[in-house]
Amino acid sequence: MAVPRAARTQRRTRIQEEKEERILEAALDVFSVHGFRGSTIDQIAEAARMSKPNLLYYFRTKEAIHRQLIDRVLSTWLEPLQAFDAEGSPESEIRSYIRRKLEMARDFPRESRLFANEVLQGAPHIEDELKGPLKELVDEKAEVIRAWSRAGKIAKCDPYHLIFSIWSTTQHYADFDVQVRAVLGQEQAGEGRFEDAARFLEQLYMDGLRIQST
Amino acid sequence: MAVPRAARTQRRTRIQEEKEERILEAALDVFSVHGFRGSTIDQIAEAARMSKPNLLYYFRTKEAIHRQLIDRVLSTWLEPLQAFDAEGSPESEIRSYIRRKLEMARDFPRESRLFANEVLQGAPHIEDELKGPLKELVDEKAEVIRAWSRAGKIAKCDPYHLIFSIWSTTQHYADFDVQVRAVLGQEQAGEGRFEDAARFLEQLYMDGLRIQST
DNA sequence: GTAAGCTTTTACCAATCGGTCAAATTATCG
DNA sequence: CGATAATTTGACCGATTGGTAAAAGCTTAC
Repeated sequence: MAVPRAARTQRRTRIQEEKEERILEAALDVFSVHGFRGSTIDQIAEAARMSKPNLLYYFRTKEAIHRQLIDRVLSTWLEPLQAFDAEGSPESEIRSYIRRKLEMARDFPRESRLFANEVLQGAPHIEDELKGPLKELVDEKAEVIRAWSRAGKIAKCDPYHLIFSIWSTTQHYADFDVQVRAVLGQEQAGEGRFEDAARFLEQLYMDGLRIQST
Repeated sequence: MAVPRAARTQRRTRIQEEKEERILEAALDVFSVHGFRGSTIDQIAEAARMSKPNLLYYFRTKEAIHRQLIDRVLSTWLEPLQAFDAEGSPESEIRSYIRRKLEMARDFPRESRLFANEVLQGAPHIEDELKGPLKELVDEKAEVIRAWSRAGKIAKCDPYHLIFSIWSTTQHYADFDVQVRAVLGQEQAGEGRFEDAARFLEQLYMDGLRIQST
């Protein structure tokens, strides 16, 4: 008899690695569009081009797939904020944070929607991550911003709401892509919209925070 | 034999009015949390405190409930943008638009999440509304903003991305409420967060658009 | 009151859901 | 090669899904 999951903790075959990758890739496709409850194992199995029992050989439950997906994507998702550096200048740090977040919205929209779906539906599976690692990271970076504020490098403002506003404006282009495209219309909805967004947002935050451009 | 839906088009009894209201109210609760696919008729029926067949007597299908809910909520949802007045001053119009949108995020979070869920999942049920009425309204208001820009009343900026950014920042407080609360922590997550947000956003947009406060 | 129509319920349906099982198949290693 | 372990499959399970049929219960207008 096969002992797949016990074996996997010790060493993973090429096949295991390959199939798990395919499953997670397919699951990202499905979960990011329909959310956890709206997605079915059959959908994921079909997207991964394998039978349902075969998929369940690698992941015991639907939740197991979802959890691993979340875990894997979360760290990538926080990277831009991690990179936010107290030593840098407010201008370059905020500019590049906006750019990075917009690039992620452009290049990894599924990851963005995966989280958006999860949070929107009450974050039943990632509450701990939000209250733990995420809060700590934001607290830390908020302190950096507050220091800039006090030093007169940027306008006085609530650092938390500043971070929220950058999150929401940038992720908007991934999460609400359909709406953005619909409103912009065929002509303006090309890839150039990310450049336009970057230009607008950088200007908004530079002037809004009264940061002198160098 | 009963002919409920035909009769309803002619005149609605007190009971019909009452029950349909209860169903839509319950459906808003359920759909706004789980999205269309993630919600079940049973859930809605239970929330509406009636049996499933009884619910299906008033709405033939799950989609019928969802559609009516969307239709009803959409106009309310667009009201703040409708109120955006070309004759007013940029300062008062943008200020009050932000306030109104934040008030809606605070007072009608379910409505916001209903749309967020729908759009996030590809807007399969409201594509027409987005490409039609919504786009037209935004086009119209974008022209107002562009005129202000040209007249030197506000900084030059892309009016579409300005509108997107106001949408995303304000709705963020409804759609990602769990995240906002988690990050702010127990102490700061009270109702005061909406006042803090309003203060931050008004400052950001006034300075970001170089609008002189009067 | 009573008859007509409106509302509600009980019982049910086929399809789909997440997941299991044992057997068949394939890969790996000596 | 042969044996052992890893992988894949088809058949199946009970629960839940969206939805129906028909009869019972209730309102309302005459």
